Amino acid sequence: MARGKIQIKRIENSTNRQVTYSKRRNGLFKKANELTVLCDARVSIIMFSTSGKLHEYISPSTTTKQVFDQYQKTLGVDIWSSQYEKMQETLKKLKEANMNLRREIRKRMGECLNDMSFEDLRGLEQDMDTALNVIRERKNRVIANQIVTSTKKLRNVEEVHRNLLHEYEARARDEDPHYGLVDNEGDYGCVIGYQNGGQAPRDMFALRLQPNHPNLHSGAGSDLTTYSLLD
Amino acid sequence: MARGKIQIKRIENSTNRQVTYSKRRNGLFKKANELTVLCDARVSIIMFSTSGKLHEYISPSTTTKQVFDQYQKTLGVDIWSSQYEKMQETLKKLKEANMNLRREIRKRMGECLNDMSFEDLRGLEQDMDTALNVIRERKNRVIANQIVTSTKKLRNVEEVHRNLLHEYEARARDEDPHYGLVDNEGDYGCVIGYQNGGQAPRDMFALRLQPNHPNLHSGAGSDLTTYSLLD
DNA sequence: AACTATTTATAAGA
DNA sequence: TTCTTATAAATAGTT
Repeated sequence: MARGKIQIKRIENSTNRQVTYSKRRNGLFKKANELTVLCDARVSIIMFSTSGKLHEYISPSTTTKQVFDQYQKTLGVDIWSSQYEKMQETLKKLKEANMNLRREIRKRMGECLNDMSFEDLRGLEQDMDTALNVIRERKNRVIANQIVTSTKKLRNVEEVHRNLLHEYEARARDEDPHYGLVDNEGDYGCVIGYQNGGQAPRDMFALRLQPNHPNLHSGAGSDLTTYSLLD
Repeated sequence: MARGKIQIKRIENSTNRQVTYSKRRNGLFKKANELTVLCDARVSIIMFSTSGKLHEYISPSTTTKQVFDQYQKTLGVDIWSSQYEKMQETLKKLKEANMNLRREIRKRMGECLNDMSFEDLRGLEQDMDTALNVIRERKNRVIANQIVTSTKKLRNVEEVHRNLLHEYEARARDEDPHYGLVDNEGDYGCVIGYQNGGQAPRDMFALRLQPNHPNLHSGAGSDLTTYSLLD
């Protein structure tokens, strides 16, 4: 528009094109800003150069997001609807599935039975009866395995104790034969250290059955196969 | 910019403002288009007038959605991320809740019991035992109410039948006293029309207990209160 | 919407 | 890139 008229067609010289892009971009943004001020309008300009570089003008009073949102709102249809809709659909389905699951659980807890027919109720009853038997069996197996585990541990301790006792007696005999007939009432200062070998197993077993014993507690959460290995 | 310089500030005269908006908008779009052609660029202009009217320019080679998408991509962060993230968060939570609900149900069906402690199993067993009793009770009440309903209906039918019979006998007596002693074995062509008054009730009751009888079926789905009204 | 005096934008050159 | 400047284009005020 100066020093000679130009044709409005692609500028082939790359440098020229770049320069013109820069100059005209400034001009465009200036005009946009004047329009914003003079006419109290909101303008959003987004442009990409050939090389993919982004330049943006947005009226001071607003944001690009606001303009986008209002653009969609004005056009009536969300141009991102396909992406959004999919998500919304999934969300809806999940909520529904969730609700059904909750209702199922409530039924199995004896609530919300009003809308069930006799046949449904009978089916549910049989289902739950079967499940209850499975649970009872499982419960019994778990407690039985706990007892077995405890007994095993106890036997190990007993054996350790007996071995220590024998060793002690053997040594006592070697050092001083007169002490060979000493009975079991002494405190041997052994690691476990209970008072009399005969009573200890049952005492210890009782102790081990206390629910706040750490070993037992962690044992309760493990799988059956773990216990099986002990047998 | 002609016939006198103007200050770049809001045009107070509404008509002038409107005219200027229109003129400059055209100018802006023309410049945008020149830029598009000359520099091989992509330009999107969206503008709203004071009155909220939307005007848009988009380079011929592209679409507004493409520009928006590339805008987001170029900026690296999705400007709708907050909404998107919220949705995604909700989705995740729902999925998790769903999984937990399913596991809960599976436990109540006697599956997936391996990771449960003795205490948990005992709690579940008691829960289910209680629920099972509630369900049994409910089942029994439903069937009891069905029986009551059937009995009521039966009695009504019996009464109608008796009344018809009396009426018939009365009429027979009136018309011809010799027929007054006729017994109940005749077919009276009554609406219900079973053969002998004494046996019919139990037969009918048995018939009514067939699960494919329409009345009974609809009755099974209704609430207890419905039955209560019949007592 | 058309006109036009003037301002503004800008192409080409430095 | 930026500055300069001759000239094209845009447009404010008017008709």
